[in-house]
Amino acid sequence: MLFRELADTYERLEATSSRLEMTDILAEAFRRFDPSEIRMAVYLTQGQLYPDFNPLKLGMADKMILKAIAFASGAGESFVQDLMLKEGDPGIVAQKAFQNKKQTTLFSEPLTLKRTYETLEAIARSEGGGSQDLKIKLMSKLLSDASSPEAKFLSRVITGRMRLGVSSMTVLDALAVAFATKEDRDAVERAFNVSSDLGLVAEEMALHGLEGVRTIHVQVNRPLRAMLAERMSSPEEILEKMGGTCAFEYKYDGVRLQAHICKGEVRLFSRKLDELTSQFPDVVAGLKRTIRADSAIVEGECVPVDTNTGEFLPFQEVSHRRGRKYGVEEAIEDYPVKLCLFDCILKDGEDLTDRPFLQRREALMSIVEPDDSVALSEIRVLSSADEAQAFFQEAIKDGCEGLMAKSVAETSVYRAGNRGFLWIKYKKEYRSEMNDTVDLVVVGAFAGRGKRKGFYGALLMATYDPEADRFETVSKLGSGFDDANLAAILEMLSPDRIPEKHHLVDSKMEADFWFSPRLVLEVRGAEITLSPIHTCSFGSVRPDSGLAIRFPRFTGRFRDDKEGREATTSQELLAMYQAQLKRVE
DNA sequence: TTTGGCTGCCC
DNA sequence: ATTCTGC
DNA sequence: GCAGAATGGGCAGCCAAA
Repeated sequence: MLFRELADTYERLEATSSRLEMTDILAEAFRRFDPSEIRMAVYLTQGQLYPDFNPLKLGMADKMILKAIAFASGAGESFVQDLMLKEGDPGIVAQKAFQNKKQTTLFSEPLTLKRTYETLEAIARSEGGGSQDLKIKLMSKLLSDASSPEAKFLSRVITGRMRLGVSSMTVLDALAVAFATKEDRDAVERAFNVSSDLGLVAEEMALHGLEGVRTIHVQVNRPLRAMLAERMSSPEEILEKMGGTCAFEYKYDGVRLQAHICKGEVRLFSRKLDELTSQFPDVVAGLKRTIRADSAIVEGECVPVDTNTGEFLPFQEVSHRRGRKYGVEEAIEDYPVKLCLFDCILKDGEDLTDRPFLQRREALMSIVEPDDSVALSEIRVLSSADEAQAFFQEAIKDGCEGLMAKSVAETSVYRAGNRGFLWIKYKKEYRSEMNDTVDLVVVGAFAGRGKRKGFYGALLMATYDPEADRFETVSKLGSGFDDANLAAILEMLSPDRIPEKHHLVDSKMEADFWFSPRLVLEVRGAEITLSPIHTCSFGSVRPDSGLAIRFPRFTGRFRDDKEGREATTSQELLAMYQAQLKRVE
């Protein structure tokens, strides 16, 4: 099969915004494709090469694809970079760069899907000295042999942003339509949630239809897609949604872990299904001590703790553990963690995903003998908003983000991979009265990409230090803008544009555009963190660290009443940091 | 040998 | 992570 | 309300450049 066929399908998908139409386009394509090639096609459609749990990664993204485009098209690197700023999409950049190319590649062999995919695999496999050069060469060869639409989508696969309006849920719709019926969609989705491998599901559907997919079951050492939650900002609202009663549970601020236990062996997986076993040997040992089952899949939050006081520490602490390959033993000492278990997905070989939540909780309690390092999450079944609010306050006092609310209805199954209102998170920062906003000055901006093309994708925000008369960066800001905001901000900032960084601005970050510090926006965040890159109150808490805002977003409020020097001061931000319960010392 | 850009993945 | 938008 | 696509801070590792 030619890659061209897939690219043409992508063109048609891109041209519509109707999901029904996308489903039809995809279903028609899936029926047409040879079953032996559908797997590759499905991964590429997700902007991936493999399912999430495969540790092999492309190791090539935004910057490298631009180099490959420059190399293959003969355009200069700076030309390609400028084009990227303007177009906001590496696919369009590839197309435009090749328009100007002198010699055409009319005589090249058409790209087959197989060759395309195998070249991408070669890019993923290449490592060590000279590997970046090799990746660029391999990609550039593909681009040289590609037609314009092929080049576009090849470039987008590299960045993992296909921008088709199609993702896994639409692929599942299409698989059901193509190889079974719409009514069978749930079975298809379940196979995906349980196997975490859309390519496998597609291949099974193409080869054996629903029968194939029915052979896919929950299995130890095969991570399943994590169940996710919606958000709400009051216990009243939550209780109403949950039908009057639900379980409230501490929401710990750590790393989510899915632990697979079989005959004394333990493997750990992250929310995105990366294997974390080697990074948390202490947790592995803890589970071996505390779990009493031949086989089990349990889930919990891995939270940084102070081993002397038992108190929870900031998220940043456990970040030092994640992804670590070297110095793991030292890191266990320096950044100890506690695993707070909250669910049981499989027990002694039995799949519990279809059981109501409280049954799973009982199963969990029946196999865990908690100790200092492996605990059960704090949980209460409540029907009163007042009691829920009191429990919420306890959670905050104990250093948690807030509460999770979990349905206890008969229908409260473990819905892998699905958002939905079986689980709802209720965080401190959702309550405006418990979460201060800050007024920050725009000092710079970054070119928008994708649907933000032609606008600023994000702004560079600063506090004011009146002692030094300096503006110090504290955060980028790219969330909370609606379409009207984006257009308005573009206009509002145009008189402030300056060619270089303003002389009163302290920034280690290089923005695409710079402004005189004048426009003030109201910003909400979850908390203040220590930052290696932002300059706000730099050195005040720790040498070589400034302050930054975690989860920053625009509240929608323009502070037209303020000028630049009336922004929140760096000293005020420092005071807010020091007033926080959890601080890195 | 050190530094810094880039990537991927936690939240 | 949060947020917005078209369906 | 779902699904998708914009966007954040910050960490470790890899590789190339200094």
